[in-house]
Amino acid sequence: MEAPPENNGTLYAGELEIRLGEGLVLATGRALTLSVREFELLVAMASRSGAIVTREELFEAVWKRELRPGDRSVDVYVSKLRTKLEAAMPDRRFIHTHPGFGYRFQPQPQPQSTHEMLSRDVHTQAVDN
Amino acid sequence: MEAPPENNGTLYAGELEIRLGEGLVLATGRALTLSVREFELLVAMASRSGAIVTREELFEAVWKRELRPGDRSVDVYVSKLRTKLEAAMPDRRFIHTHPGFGYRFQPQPQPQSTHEMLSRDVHTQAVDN
DNA sequence: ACGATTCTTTCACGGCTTTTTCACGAGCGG
DNA sequence: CCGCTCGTGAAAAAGCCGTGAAAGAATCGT
Repeated sequence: MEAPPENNGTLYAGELEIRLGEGLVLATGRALTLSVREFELLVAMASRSGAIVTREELFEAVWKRELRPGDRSVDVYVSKLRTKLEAAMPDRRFIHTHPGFGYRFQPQPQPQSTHEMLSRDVHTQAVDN
Repeated sequence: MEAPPENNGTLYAGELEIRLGEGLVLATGRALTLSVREFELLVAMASRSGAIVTREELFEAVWKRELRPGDRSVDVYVSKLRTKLEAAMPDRRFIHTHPGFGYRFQPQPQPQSTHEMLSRDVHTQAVDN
């Protein structure tokens, strides 16, 4: 209805290049090895960049069925994805957790600044962009 | 013809952008991380912007049950909300206290110079706008 | 077809956050 | 001074998440 890019096309997010057609992800030029689930989860998140997306929505986008209560699949794969993204780009943060709501994908503009106050960042708790 | 029920939409209040559907709040473009209660309290107040709202009404809007006498939950969360809003937008004031009545949400027109108008303003006692 | 390897699913244990509740103290008015 | 309203730190209770690991499925190379 509005977005054709699903079989070929490329998403860019920060230093990430996501080639939809071939399941290829380049981080700073280097190819990442993602599994099918990891790749599709990344696509689901990256294509909604900036928005908080619920686990239900992510699960349905990737697994194509309804999320059953208690199912932690999304969390597990978010964890796997983070591990690989961080391994490839150590100081970047892409996936932010919004406790009680879901996850938000957003490549941060700059690695760090000494902002403070409500900012703890255990693993990438969302605070600012 | 165009409007889904009520889960979607965006509230604007001063420099605040409140995306109802996704629990996301942007302050001057940057995403805030609010807890579920904080977010819903903000929505309850912002959607009644300009009006004085009683604790009873706020409590029922957010907690969905009746406020028991002596329950300070609303006060506690107003405090938390203020802290985060101020951290994000230092010279803005959104939540005004009307002793004996309740709270009023209203983004002030202009920040103006630094503090030290002439009225005691412990934290935002309602005086004028 | 078969064994090896990788991917998916599921479970469970902390650890961290959020929510709730309590309490003390400041400001105001009588 | 007394009583009431509020702001807010902090402790307790409840809930949410990150993640290692085990067990099943699917895939790959030969």
